[in-house]
Amino acid sequence: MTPAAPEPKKIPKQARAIATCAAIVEAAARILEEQGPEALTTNRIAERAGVGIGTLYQYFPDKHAILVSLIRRERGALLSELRGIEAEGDAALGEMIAASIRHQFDRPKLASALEHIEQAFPLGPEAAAMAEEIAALSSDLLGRRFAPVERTDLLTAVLIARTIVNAAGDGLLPQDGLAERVERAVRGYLTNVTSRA
Amino acid sequence: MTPAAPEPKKIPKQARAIATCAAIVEAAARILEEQGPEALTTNRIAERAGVGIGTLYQYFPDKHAILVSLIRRERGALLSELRGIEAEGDAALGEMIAASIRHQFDRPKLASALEHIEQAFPLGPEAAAMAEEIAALSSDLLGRRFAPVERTDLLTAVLIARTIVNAAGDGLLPQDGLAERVERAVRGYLTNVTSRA
DNA sequence: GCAATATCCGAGCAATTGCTCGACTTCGCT
DNA sequence: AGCGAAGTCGAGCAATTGCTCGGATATTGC
Repeated sequence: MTPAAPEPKKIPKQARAIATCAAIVEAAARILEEQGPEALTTNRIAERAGVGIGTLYQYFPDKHAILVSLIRRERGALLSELRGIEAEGDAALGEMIAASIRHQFDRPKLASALEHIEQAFPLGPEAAAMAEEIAALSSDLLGRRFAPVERTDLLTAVLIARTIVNAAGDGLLPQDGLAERVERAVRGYLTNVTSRA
Repeated sequence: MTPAAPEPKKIPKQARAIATCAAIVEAAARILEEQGPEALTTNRIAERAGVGIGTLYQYFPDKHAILVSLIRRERGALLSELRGIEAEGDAALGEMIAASIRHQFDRPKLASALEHIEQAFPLGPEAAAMAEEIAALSSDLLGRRFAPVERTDLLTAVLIARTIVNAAGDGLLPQDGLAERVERAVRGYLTNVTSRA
């Protein structure tokens, strides 16, 4: 019975426990940033968090869940920022791009690692759902600006934007003029979309 | 001494051994395609290749080297095709895109897995060098078509193209009209590059 | 102060990993 | 047929992995 706790095996009730939980997630993030996904072992996470391995398993059913929790933390931040922009009224392409860039460069290595780790082993429905929601929100915002464009093209544009930002975060592209570069790519793609065929 | 054999620990001399070597690399490819990078263990590779684990280590100094060998095989194919196009004379944007697409869709899962695996643990200088050469060749070809464009913008365009092709290979984007979509994105980005400021 | 509850701990287990090594088989040759 | 070199093999080792469990420690409500 108890089919499978969705995530934190046990919800912390004291402030200390909440901090412990956060420390574990943050430790995972740091290891990912500094040593890559290969080094992300449960023992190492616990050690880095300054916590016993047993404590870790008190709150997370398995290693997997820590990653999901981290992804939720990161994506959640971007998501709520995007929602704020959406609520602001009319579509602000520039603001959207700026938010994505800000999020990416806040912790570039982490953002990139998280992006890539998901395709290695699909991280469960929730992480995917958040990614989809970000994409949906972005393409909605985009759709208002560029009138009658197919959904697929909007998603492509979002993909292009994300890729350029990621590449800059990885250091493959210079980061000066990044926003302009992204905007140019998106505009270039979406503007030519109706003029063909 | 013997600082470190660059790759195959020992070069095979009989036809049988060459086949064994190839079988090992191909087994690694298949596992990557069907079960992802997590499942890629040396024992599993040997089993899948129908070969004893000892045999595997006769030709590859470590697990790492198998991956490098596989990457060389895959990237080498694309690279020589691109070089052929370059030699053909004037720049053929369409052909270049077509070649990349063909290569990607030949074994979509594999191409995508290989792309992502490299950022997990940097796979040595050779693999990186081949990636760079592909990028360089592509952007050269592109540079001829689109006259006075900065190198960074050419690289960005190549990145955009590769991303769209990869996304389609992963099933995130439909593959009908892929070539047009890629061409539109590249053209859209590079055309607007000079018209601004 | 004290019990009940919440939190933390880390030795250690079962499983898996990358890899070694010495014994066996097949090949190419005369 | 016979011999050395090339090739193959898989039991098993040292290390590491994800994770459990029973007991120690801290915090709370009284």
